[in-house]
Amino acid sequence: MEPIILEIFGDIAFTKNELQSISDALKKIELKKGEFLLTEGAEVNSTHYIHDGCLQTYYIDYSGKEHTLQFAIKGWWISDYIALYGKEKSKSVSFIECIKDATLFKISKKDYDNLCNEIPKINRFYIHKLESAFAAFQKRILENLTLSAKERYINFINTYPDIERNVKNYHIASFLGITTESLSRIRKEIATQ
Amino acid sequence: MEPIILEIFGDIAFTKNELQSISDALKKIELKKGEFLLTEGAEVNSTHYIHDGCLQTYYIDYSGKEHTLQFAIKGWWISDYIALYGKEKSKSVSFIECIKDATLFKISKKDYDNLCNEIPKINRFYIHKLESAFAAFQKRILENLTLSAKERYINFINTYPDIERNVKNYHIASFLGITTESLSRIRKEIATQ
DNA sequence: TCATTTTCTTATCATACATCAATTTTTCTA
DNA sequence: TAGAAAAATTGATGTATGATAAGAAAATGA
Repeated sequence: MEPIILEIFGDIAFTKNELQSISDALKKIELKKGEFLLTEGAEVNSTHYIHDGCLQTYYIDYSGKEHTLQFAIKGWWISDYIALYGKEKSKSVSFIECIKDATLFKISKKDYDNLCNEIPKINRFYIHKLESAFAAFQKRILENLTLSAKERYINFINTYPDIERNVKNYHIASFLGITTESLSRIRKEIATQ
Repeated sequence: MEPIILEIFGDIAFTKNELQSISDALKKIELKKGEFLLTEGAEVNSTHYIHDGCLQTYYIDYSGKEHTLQFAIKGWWISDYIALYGKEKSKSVSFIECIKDATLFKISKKDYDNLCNEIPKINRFYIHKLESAFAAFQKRILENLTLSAKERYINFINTYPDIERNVKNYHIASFLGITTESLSRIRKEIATQ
């Protein structure tokens, strides 16, 4: 278990006891492509570290369209954060689907909170992760406000080349907030210039 | 100073020593409408609690258009979080302008970190704030992906009636990602139905 | 309170992106 | 590796919102 813990928490030096507590809190999950980590309406009380594979958090609107909030690959964390951290607690508004066979490590919010209280190194790690994620999502809002679909696409493939390799174009379209047809036209435009 | 500290930290019970540490970290700032708390390119190393008034974080794009990331009124915190928490640290990408005479309390990130390390109650408070803010901004991304301009406007005035009272319609338009003319049409449509 | 500035509205026209409907290309699987 | 399914592309057309320009209404401040 130790190498995984070091991978998850960025090579923090832990004591034997700390390693044990962390190990107790983590649960390994294996998912096949097409399986769900979470479905709409389910209770949300945990977050998940991706060791391998690719997952997608998406919302389905009244007309059946998918809207992607997040992709996650090796090194990322995934959950329904609107439910996990929001006011109307605990019921998921989204689906989290495995889109490439994956191995993850699940930790409940409660266990994570306890680890933060017991182990200051974990507390700092968690705050740092939260802060970075917050900045990244603020940036995304700003980009959605300021950039055209074409600019957002170019931005996406430059910023997340590893994700591009793992997802379909229609996934990217739903992340960018455009249709798959529009993305196709944008791609053609980029290719022929 | 004590009543302000209780206001800022949601009535947490602090010891005399704790109150002193917190008090030392907070700096009162008064701003008149039109003054800036932050301008693009400035160093960012603090966040600010709004005791009174209203402020706006916005980005100006290449064509001179304003794009609003955040409003803040009494009880909210404001900063350039992309700079404060992001990877390309410390230089502001945004402006923070006072749009209604305001009183705020500034705390540096460093002092806040120290308070978190010294006072577990503050640490928990900070994490909780971060988590809630993260959820709120995720929700905003989802709404931008799924809702029409009209729906986003209705949503905004229902969710933030206190902010609506403090800002101009062109501010709201720049928050929603539409032009002031479009917002005007939407308002007319809503009024005549 | 009046004059000036700021904000909001209205109209016309332009455009980015959506929708619908095929068709082609790629990927999967038996 | 053939056949089926999934994904991507293309074309024609529609629509929400943008751009520009002008005027009306509201807010400000001397």
